Amino acid sequence: MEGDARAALLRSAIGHLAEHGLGGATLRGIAAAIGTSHRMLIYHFGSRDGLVLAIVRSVEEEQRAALAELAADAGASTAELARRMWERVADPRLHPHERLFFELYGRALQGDPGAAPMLEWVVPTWVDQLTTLLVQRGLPADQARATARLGLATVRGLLLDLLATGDRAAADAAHELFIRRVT
Amino acid sequence: MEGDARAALLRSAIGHLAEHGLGGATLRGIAAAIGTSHRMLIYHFGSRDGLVLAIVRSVEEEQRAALAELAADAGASTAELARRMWERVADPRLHPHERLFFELYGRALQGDPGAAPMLEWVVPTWVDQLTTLLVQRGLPADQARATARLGLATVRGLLLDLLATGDRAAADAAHELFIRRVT
DNA sequence: GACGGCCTGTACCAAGTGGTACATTCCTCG
DNA sequence: CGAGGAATGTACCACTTGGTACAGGCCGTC
Repeated sequence: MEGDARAALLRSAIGHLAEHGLGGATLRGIAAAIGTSHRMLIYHFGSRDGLVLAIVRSVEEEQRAALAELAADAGASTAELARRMWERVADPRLHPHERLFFELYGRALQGDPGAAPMLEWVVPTWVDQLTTLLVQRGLPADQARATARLGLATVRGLLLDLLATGDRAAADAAHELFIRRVT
Repeated sequence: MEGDARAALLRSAIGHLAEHGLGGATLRGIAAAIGTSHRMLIYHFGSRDGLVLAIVRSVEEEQRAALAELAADAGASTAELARRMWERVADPRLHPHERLFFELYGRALQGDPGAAPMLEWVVPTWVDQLTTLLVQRGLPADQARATARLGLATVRGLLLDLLATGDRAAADAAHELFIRRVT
């Protein structure tokens, strides 16, 4: 296999950075934490930005997989779909990854060379896919698109809330209100 | 006046960091960009984290002011209120500040010592204030709270979308949909 | 066994980094 | 004027950073 060691390294690095933040992390710090040397990170990822880029790519793949899984629920109603999406995303086990996601998002918005590429897919991938799902459920195309965009924004906004406050009940209530009003 | 030079320095620093990102910024880099020496930043803010903390505090004040201004529109309907809030926030002139806000938010979620304190106010300040406004407009307390939370999340989520895509029309449409369905 | 990819450890480097010590200027108040 | 504190400049420091050079180790193929 080709990128075997590399893939394992990447997974470990993401695991560590999800818990400790990419912020002030140094190659040496990361390497020590995951049991390798900073030399290896440079070897496999070329540079620090290369590592960040690899992480961003991995996050993208993860999201694409989640999206595909969502699409597989062909029989579910719109409300069920929304509820399932929220439940998945509100799961505390995913919080570290999500924190990392938002940290990357923030850096991407500021032009960080490693993170910036994600701006091209963070929104459209989801909006396109959700739009398709909504059209399948009978919504006219333009309304489906606006609804998809609104739903994505809501989930992300509420997740931001949840990650900051930890108040799951409140976030759930707000999301339930969204489902009742919008779907 | 006491913190006169300090306040001016802080304003300049925020202006610069909003455009260039706090990410890889160094004290020397910031200082050079705003026409001072890194020595001065240390003098006035104690340390790099002290500077970040001062920025976070300043962002908090800004948001409190915006919130107060919103509350001043006592006569407006809920829909008008929501529309006004979105229009203010979607103004491109605020985008640099907002990018900085989200970068700080992301770092705060990861435990950055300078940014972390903002987690205590990013959500509750707004939710409390918006809840009050909604109660004034006749909503029962618990429903007002959920609606406030949902509205805040929506605005932030859509802003995240807008900052990433730049697609103002799409974001506007989604927000308009929100207003029709939720208010 | 010799070769040739991959992978990895050691040692090193120049270029910064945040932070400090000390001297100096500036401004205000008596 | 003169004293004294706030503000600023210069020079420095120890340390860390990302990145590189080089020498090997491992391991399957001929």
